[in-house]
Amino acid sequence: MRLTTKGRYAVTALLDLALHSESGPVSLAEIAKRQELSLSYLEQLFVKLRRNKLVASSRGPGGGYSFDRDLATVSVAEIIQAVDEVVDATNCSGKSDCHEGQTCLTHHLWDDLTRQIHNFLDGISLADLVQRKEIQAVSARQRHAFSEANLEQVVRIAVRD
Amino acid sequence: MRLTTKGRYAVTALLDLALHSESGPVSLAEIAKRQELSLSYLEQLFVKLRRNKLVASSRGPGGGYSFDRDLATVSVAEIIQAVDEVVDATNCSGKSDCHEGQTCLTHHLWDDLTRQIHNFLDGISLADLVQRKEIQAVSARQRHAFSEANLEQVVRIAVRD
DNA sequence: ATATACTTGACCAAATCACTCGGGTTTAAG
DNA sequence: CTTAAACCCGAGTGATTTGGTCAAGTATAT
Repeated sequence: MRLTTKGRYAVTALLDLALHSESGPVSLAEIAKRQELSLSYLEQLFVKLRRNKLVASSRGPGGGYSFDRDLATVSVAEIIQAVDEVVDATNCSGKSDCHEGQTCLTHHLWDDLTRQIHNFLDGISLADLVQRKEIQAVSARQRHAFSEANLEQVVRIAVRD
Repeated sequence: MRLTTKGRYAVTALLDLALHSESGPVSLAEIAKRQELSLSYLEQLFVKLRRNKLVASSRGPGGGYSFDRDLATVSVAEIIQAVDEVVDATNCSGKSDCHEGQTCLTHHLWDDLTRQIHNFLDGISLADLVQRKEIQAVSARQRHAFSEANLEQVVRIAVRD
């Protein structure tokens, strides 16, 4: 069963991007600072996200990432799949060859669980998350901590290091 | 997110035990052979299962494991928890201190997912699994491969190695 | 020009996984 | 009362995965 920081970071980063994308592209340095994620690690994740057409990038000063698509069409399931391969609870990657080339005793159980998880994550879009009260509250708190004014300075210093 | 072979093996082994427990205790050697699991590994798992009062053991020749409780009261969630610690999709083990001591942007999402998974696995008991058509089919196939008659021999040879 | 920002690939330490090994101890059968 | 079946237990281990870092680019807005 694969659900690691890779998938979690990707969702967090894209949600941060969604919450700050009104005024043009957002740089990874900003996201890294706000969400306390490693910049180099984020870079790896965003390569995959871009290849999977979830985001578009623009280079050069003032560049960064922006969304390619409507937020309502981007599900959490798709994000995780983009960076993390498949969410699958079976031992055989769904191939049903878990016991001497045949289905093992509990294969159907794990298969059902996988479907359950996928349905849940597929039913939640970035647009949904942006609407959520709890998330708006957390975001507000983060805006307070990193007020728009000093964020640039913070990033500048961080990048210099 | 923790859902590894440990949890899967435990459920498979207990299901095998449930399917063969009419005639007294079942030895781990039998289960290991039938389900193609490592005996030493199973031993480790059953220590935990016994400590969590899911099974009872009887030592000596003719001994083995048997159920302590009604199969309808043993949920898959409990089995996994017994051997595998907690199934938890959050990064902070549910403690909500994922971002500088406070809730991270996506905490609620992973928390909901965890609840979702737990509810699903909690709603399925060993009694349910034993009833299932697909599982009965797999079990029948296994009985055919290891007919009751030659199983003893197979186990005897395996143990000798 | 030049600094900004994305792009890519190689590399790595620490942790975890899925076991094995080598010894026990208990107890029913012969 | 001996033997062997079965459980009991802790230490160790190779392979893999995780969660990154580092170095060296390329593209582009100013």
